[in-house]
Amino acid sequence: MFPPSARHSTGFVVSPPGILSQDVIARAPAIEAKPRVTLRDIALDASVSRATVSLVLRDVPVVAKKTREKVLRSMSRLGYVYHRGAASLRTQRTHAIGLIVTDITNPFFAEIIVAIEDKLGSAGYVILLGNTSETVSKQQRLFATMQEYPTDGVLLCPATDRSAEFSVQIRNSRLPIVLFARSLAGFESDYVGVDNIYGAQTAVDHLVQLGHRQIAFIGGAEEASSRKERIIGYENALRKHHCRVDLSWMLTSAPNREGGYQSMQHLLRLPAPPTAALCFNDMVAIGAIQALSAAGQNAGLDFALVGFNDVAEARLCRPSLTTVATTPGKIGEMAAELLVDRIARADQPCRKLILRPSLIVRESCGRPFSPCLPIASLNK
Amino acid sequence: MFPPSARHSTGFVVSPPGILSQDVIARAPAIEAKPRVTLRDIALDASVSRATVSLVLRDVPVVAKKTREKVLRSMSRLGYVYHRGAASLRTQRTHAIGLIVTDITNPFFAEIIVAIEDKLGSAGYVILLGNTSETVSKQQRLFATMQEYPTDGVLLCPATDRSAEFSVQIRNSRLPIVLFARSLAGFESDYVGVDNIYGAQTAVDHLVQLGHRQIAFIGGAEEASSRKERIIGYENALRKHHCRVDLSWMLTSAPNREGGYQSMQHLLRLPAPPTAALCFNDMVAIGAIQALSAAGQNAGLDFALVGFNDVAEARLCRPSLTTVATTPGKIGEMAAELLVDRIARADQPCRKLILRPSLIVRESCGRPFSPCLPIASLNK
DNA sequence: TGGCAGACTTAGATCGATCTAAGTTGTGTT
DNA sequence: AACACAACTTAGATCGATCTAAGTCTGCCA
Repeated sequence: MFPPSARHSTGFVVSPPGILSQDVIARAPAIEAKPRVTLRDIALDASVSRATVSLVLRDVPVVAKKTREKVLRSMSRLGYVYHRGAASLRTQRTHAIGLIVTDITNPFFAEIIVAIEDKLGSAGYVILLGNTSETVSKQQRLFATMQEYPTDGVLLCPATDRSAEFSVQIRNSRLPIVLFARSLAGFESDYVGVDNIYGAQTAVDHLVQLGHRQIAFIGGAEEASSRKERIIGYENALRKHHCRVDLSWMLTSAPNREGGYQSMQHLLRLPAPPTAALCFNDMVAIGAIQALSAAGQNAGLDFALVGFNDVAEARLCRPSLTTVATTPGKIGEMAAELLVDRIARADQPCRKLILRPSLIVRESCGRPFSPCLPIASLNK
Repeated sequence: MFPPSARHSTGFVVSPPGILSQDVIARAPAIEAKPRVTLRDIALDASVSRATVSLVLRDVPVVAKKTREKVLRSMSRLGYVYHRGAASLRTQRTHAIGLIVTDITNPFFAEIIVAIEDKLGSAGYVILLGNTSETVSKQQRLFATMQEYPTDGVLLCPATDRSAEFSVQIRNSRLPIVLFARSLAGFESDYVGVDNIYGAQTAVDHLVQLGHRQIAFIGGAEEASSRKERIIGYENALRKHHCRVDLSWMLTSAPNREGGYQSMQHLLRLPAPPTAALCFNDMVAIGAIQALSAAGQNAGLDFALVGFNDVAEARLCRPSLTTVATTPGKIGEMAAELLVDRIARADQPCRKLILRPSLIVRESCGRPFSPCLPIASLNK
C-alpha cells in the first residue's frame, strides 16, 4: 500500500486542519434577467433585415459601407453578443473539440493539454475536457457526451488498447478522431505517438552498460498500447544482451506514483529481487523512489531506475530521474494539427506520426550528478 | 535566468533527439457522410409525431407504454443520437460550464480541475476549459468565448485582482460566475478560497520559532489577490515578532518553478541575504530549492523554505517541502457546488467560503526528516 | 425611354430540438 | 344518448443564427 494518508504522510500537521468558515453576503447580485439581444433586435434598431445584420457579422463584403457602420453602431449600442450555439445549429459546425485524457494530474498530460489548448484556441476552437481516470466506462460516457454535444472532432488518449464495444461506438459516431500517446487496436485513424519500442530499448541498453543484468519493468496498465510497446522494446533489449526475461519482473499497476510505490514494494519482497527497473512513466518511477526510500534503500545507489516522458518533476526529484524524453508538448501540438486537417478534409488518408524519444541521463541509475558539465562533451 | 534549455538542463542526451517519423496510410477512412438521424426520422419510422418522440426522449410520463416502446425501438434501430445543441437553443440551457484557470501545469490547478470535472460531470455538465497563462488579455478572450458559446456559468480563477475592463465585461455578461482561489476587487460573486492571511502567519510563526529573523517572501504575481493576502499575513507575523519588514525582500515573479528560481537567485545576490523565505506556492519553492542547489547551498540546511498548497510534489522533492496545505480538491468541489446552486437560483445571496489551511512540517526548514513518526504524537 | 448590369438588400426556409395549447380517444356516469 | 373526464397525442410556434433565391435600386448606354 501507499503510505497512509496519501496527502500528509511524510509530514506532521501543526495547525488544526481544514476548518471551514462561511460568509453569506446578504446582498444578492442584481437580477435583471434582460432577454438576450438578437439579430432581430439589431435589425429593428438599424432598420435593416436580419439577413443584412448576419452579413455584417460574418464580414461578408457585399454590404455597403454605410449600412455596415449603421449596423455595427446598433450592435455596440445594444450590447450584442454572438450566439455560437444558434449559428452551429445552422452551419453544422460547433467549433468545439473534445479532449479526453486518462489523468489530468499527470504532468505528461497537463503539458499535452496546454499545447492543445494553445493550438486549437488560436484556431478558433474551444475545448471540452474529459478525464477518464483510466476507466473504459467513463471513457464511453465522455465520448457519448461529446458526440451528442456535438463536437467537431475528438482528441483521445484511450484508456485501453482494445475494446470492441468502444471501437464500434467511435466508428459509428463518424466523428473526426485523432488518437494520441496510445493507440486502439482495430481502429484506423490519425495518430500521434512515440516510438516506445525504441525508447525502451535505449533505456535497457543504458542499464546494461552500467552493469545491470536483472532488470524489471514496472507499472502501467496492461491494456495500454504504450505499455505493450515499451514491454516489447524492453524484452528485445534483454534478449539482445542475453539477460534473463522473467514474467514475474513485469508488473502492472496504476500509471501513477501510487502504482510505482506498490510495484517497487512488491519487487523488494521477492526472494531474489532485480537490481534495476525500467518504469512505465516518470510518475511510476517517482513512486518507486519513495518505496525504496521507505525500505531504507536509495535509488541510484542500491537500485537503478529509468522513467519515461521526462516531465518537469523528473529533473527535480531526488535523485533526479534518468528518463526517456517524449516531448509531450510536441505530441499535443501535432495531434491538434492533425485533427484540424481531418476536420477540413474528411476523406484524406490517415496519418500516423511517431516521434522518436531520447534518453536523458541523470542520477537515478547511479551516474554522478553533474549539472554544470557541457552537454556536448558528454554525448557519445 | 532559469538554467539553460529548461527541459534537459540537468542531464545529458544519449540518443539523438526528436527525429520525426511519419507514416501516411493510403487507405482513407470510410466516407459515408450519412445525414444525422433526427426526431423527424424517428417520428416517421414509428408513425407518431415529433412531439411524442420528444416526450419519450425526456422521459415525460404521459406517454403510453406501448407508444414509448415503439419509439424506443425506432430510435435504437435508426441509431439516434441526441443533439444537445439543438435542445439548448430552445431550452436556453447548454449544460456546459466554462472553467478558466491560470496554469494547468501547476498541480494545484490540475487537482482542482479533476475535482470540478468529477463533480460537474456527474451533475450532467460538460466543461469548457481555458488556460490564461496569467494574462488578462487571454482571460478576456476566453471569457468572451464562453459567453458566446454560451455556457450556463463560469468557474474562474482571475489572473489579476483588479481590472476595471474585465469586471465590466463579466458583470455585463450576466452569466453565473463563481471565483475560486483568487478574488477580484469590485466584483461581487460567489467565491471559494483559502484563509491566506492565516496560512502565511502560521508559516512565518513556524520560521520564527526555528530561530529565523530575516524572512523573505518570494514569488507570485503582484496583482494576484492570493499573493496580497499572503503578504498581509506575512507582514503581520513579522511585526508581531518584531522582525524586520523589508520591501526588498518581497519579490514578485511568475508563480512557477522558473519564477522561484529567479527570485532565489536574486535574494542570494543581495549584500545581506535573508535566512528564510515564505514562497508564494510550492512550485516557486521548488524553483527556489533548485536555485539554492545551483549556488552550492542546501535548502533546509543553509536556507529555510516554506511553500504553499501542499501539492503532491511537495512531499516528493528533496528536501521535501514544509508547506501550507490548501486542499485544492476541496476548493474545486465546493466551487462546482456553488455554481450549480447559483445556476439553479440566480437571486440567492452570494456565498463566500474560506477554507482554513494548515501547516505541514517536512524537511525544507531544517527539521529532521522522520517519515515513520506517528502523526498524532507530534501535534501540539 | 427602356433595358440591363452591378451593387446591395431581404423574405422565408432551415438547422433539430422543446413547449404550448389544442386535439382525439375511450371510459364511466347519469 | 349526452356529458365529463382522464389519458394520450399532436400541429405549429419557437429558440437565434445562416443561406438561398429572389428582390430593389441606381446608373449607364443605346
